[in-house]
Amino acid sequence: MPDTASILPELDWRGLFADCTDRAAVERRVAEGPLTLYCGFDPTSDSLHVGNLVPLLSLRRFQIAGHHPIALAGGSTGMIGDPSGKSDERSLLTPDQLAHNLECIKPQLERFLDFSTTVNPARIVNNYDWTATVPVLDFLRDVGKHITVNSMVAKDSVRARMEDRTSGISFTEFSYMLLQGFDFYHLRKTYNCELQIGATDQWGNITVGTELTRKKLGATVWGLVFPLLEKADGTKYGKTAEGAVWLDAKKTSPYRFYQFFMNADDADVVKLIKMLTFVPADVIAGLEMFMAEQPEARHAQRLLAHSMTTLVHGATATTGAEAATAVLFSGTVDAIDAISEEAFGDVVGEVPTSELPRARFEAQGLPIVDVVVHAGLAASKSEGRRAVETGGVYLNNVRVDRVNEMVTTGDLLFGKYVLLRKGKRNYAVIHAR
RNA sequence: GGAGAGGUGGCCGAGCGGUCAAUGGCAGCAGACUGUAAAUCUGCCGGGGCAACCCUACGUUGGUUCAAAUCCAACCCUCUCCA
Repeated sequence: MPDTASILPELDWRGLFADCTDRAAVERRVAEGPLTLYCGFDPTSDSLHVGNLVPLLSLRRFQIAGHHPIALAGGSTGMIGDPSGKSDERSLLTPDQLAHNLECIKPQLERFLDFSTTVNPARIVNNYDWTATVPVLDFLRDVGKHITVNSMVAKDSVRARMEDRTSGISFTEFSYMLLQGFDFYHLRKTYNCELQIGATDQWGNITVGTELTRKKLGATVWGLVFPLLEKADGTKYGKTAEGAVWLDAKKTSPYRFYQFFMNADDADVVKLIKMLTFVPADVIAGLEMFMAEQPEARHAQRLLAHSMTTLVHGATATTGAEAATAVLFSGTVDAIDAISEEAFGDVVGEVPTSELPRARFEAQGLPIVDVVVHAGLAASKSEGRRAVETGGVYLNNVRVDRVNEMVTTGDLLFGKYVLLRKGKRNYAVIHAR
């Protein structure tokens, strides 16, 4: 039997506890046995991203501790748009987009929870199912009447937007918290759900739910929030220049996903392992000691990248990403020369790979700049030329020092591959066929 | 509906008839130093061209002018105050 009370200490040491509506009460409650909790995920995109993992994995942590998790897909809340943490009014998604996003996100939610256990199986629900048919008048009378605008206006998410004169907040987004509060009430009534979890930016939305549930059902429910995933410098974690790091392999390849974590700052990596993985405390403690002695070994980053990629993409994909990493970052030109065609074949497909007809490399060949652009390492020829001029482009791991260098059949590895690199870690392969 | 302010490159923000592809900051990219780290320093940072140079861009559409992001007109949008 899992120890249902262990969840709070677990959240504590992992740095996942930020605040709770009544910590003492929740401690007593989990000591008594399993409770049902939920966390919502709005279908704002066709994939979840790294930032969603903290709440999603937290649901899983609760489940491991014996509790009953509910993952809520925000079919209706997604139609409105959560103003929390957003500085601008967002444009509404079309019903088609939402339906599509919902279909994409559901399997992702399912991947991290256990639906097959008979003891405390996870549930997945869609709030569209219980809000879509509620008449406006009923909603205004049964929900709106319980919550004062005074309290709504006081919420950080709203106040921030009211103070920002340039964007303001629409009534639509203003009412978002009522909808989410209604969810909590509904889940309490239907599934006896007693706890809602989320990131700190959800605090305002969660407390509307606890208040509404108390007023309508006379029942006490709680909210528990964890810190936002931030880097040591206070900026949001999980973003790259290209945007979010997605869980969908089609949007962020396993190799890129792996590399993203591999590049975590020393200052962040231990925190990330705690918050994002299931690696136990003693292993992390050992890792920290090792890190202090040999930071250059990047063991912590390696473990983080390995754990995350395995969690999200599975063992096979992780092996592929690791193999490609080992080959590409082995350092020397010799390593590339020494590699077998089979091993290099593993790299192809892991890093961004594009194709060109072999004939293009024959005779005088192709200008290096064109090849760089084709490989996607530069957005335009100007950019590609600049990259070469600054010495940032490597052909088969050898720096290219002439802008007008031509790539010919003689440069093809194994007679069919061109390995390109921009900077230290941006690789691409071109397959000549 | 009335009065005022404003819409500039990924973002913030200067410019207010030619010297503006547009100061500066942030973000980004590359180089040096490193550990595929951080910090720091240097360079780059609309597109095409080897280059001279050409094209596209300062909300939209027209106009004035040898010449406009800069002036004029209409329109669209945002914000503030008033009704």
